[in-house]
Amino acid sequence: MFKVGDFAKIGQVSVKTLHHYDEIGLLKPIRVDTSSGYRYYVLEQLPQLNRILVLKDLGFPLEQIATFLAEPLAIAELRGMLRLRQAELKHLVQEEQARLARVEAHLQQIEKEGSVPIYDIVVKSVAPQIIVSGREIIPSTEEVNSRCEALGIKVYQLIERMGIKITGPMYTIYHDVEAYTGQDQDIDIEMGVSVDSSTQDVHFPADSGITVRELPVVEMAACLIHTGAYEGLWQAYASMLTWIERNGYQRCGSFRFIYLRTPPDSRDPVTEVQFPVEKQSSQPYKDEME
Amino acid sequence: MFKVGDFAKIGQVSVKTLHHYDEIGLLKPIRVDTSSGYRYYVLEQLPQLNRILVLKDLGFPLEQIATFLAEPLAIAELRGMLRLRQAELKHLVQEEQARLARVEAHLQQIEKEGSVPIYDIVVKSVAPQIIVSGREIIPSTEEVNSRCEALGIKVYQLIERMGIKITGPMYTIYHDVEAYTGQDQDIDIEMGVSVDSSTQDVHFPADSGITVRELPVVEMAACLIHTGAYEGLWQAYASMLTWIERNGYQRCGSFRFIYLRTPPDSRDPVTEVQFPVEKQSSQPYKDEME
DNA sequence: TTGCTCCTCACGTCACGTGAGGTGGC
DNA sequence: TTGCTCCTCACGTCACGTGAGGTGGC
Repeated sequence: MFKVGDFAKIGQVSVKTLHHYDEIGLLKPIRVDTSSGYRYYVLEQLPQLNRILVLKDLGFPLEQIATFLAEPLAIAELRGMLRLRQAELKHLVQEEQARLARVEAHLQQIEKEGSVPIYDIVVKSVAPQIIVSGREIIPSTEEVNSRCEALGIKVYQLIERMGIKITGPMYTIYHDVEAYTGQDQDIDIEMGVSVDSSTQDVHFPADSGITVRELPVVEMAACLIHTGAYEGLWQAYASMLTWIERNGYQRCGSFRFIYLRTPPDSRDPVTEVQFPVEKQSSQPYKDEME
Repeated sequence: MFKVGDFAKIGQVSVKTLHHYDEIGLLKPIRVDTSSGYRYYVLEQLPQLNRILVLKDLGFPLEQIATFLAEPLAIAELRGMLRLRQAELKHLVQEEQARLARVEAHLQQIEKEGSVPIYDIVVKSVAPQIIVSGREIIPSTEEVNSRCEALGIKVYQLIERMGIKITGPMYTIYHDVEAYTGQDQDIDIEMGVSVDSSTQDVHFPADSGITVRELPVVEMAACLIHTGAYEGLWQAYASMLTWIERNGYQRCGSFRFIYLRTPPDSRDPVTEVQFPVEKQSSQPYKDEME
């Protein structure tokens, strides 16, 4: 019989670990002295301890290990658990590799450009929305600003006249999915605003060019917040493209500018830029799940 | 100004997260209503929140992020932190890949052999020891058992006669590092026992063939516990070799059999098998630290 | 008045580590 | 008697999630 200290030494674990396993009933000492509370272990428990350590090392939680030890555990079951664990670990490894890639993308930014990134770009999902919008093809870039503004006002006025409830800010959707350089012609844009879901059944005059539709969910969108004049948005746009490439994503679908704060508010305008993205199809190593 | 719920929505975090960031002083609302306790945020805090989310996503703890936001943070410092993070992540990815490999080794065992592993093999370090031992070359395998026993008794008797304190069990060290098959001839073995460190200065009679020496630490040893007759040790030996190969290790140095329980104890003998190992030199991908 | 949002505790998570304060065996 | 080992609380870890129980604004 061994006291905790000795058993801990041959088992290469801490005394506190044995205390803990006793407490949760995972490995109880064979005898506990009633007066002193001393725990006593026997050699036969060493293989049990090793089994625990092996399973723990494979990444199973102690609670699950306890069930493993309790029942005899059919071989098929064990295989199933291991397969599950294998899938989880593959996923985890991929996640950490992606994280590592993001860290390296930051380093690249700092070391190549010698500058700290201006924007903090996060990937998030964008909920589906009911929007009221008007869509137009604008012949040249010079007109974009004025035409967008006019279209926006038109949408607002119609909404107001019809007593519809606005639930979010206005935004521009750029439907030119191919790299939009700001130098293109015939720019396909849509100005819209999120509204209450009850608006779905409302019909707008056909000649107004304004319609209601549902904007589907975007699973992943790379997003940044731009503060300041709208001209700066094109730098944000450029940062976004670089970021998407460096972080192993690719664009999918039309991007949006969301006007979180606009004139007449006298403070700096605030705009969110959202680019739908997906993971680059050419993965690194170890993607297949067998 | 936004209430928590609204700010949480545009920032794509939970209300509880904002509460938490407030509590730890990471991102405090611009205003807290004194009577209701309501938190109010402004759009200017959205970029701050995004910065937090980006840094969190790179794997920095919130406490460290707080220091990043507090000081302006020199670019060189940020670079240093990122490099550190990069190294940590590389290490973590490797660890998880190794864990995955272990899970897959288990699966292989189950699927190829159709059996659940008999032994639970753990990798641990073995502390340095002062040992009293005798070494011999045994000409043929048949004699190993008897010669080892005789040598062991000789060591014990000498120790007893000199009044030296024993601090551990006896063990056999097999110095034939090359794969020992149990069929070899001229087997180089050593029988020893750990003793009190004060024994270091003791001199044994030269003609006894018994000496004191220090056994250096073993950083990593694959270990298993064998219970039962000594003949079974060769199966344990075989399991060990398979395991070492499947788990991406290789042997280095002489292995040991440690006699944790021996006759005359009437219960089953218990023996620990320890194989010093090192990581296989041919690594997978991504090992260099740049 | 009814919902909806907001608030503040307080406990849980996971596998122990780290004292604090006290006792038993050589 | 002095060390060494053992014991039992009890709190901390990390970033929140999850109720419980209650209040404020439309």
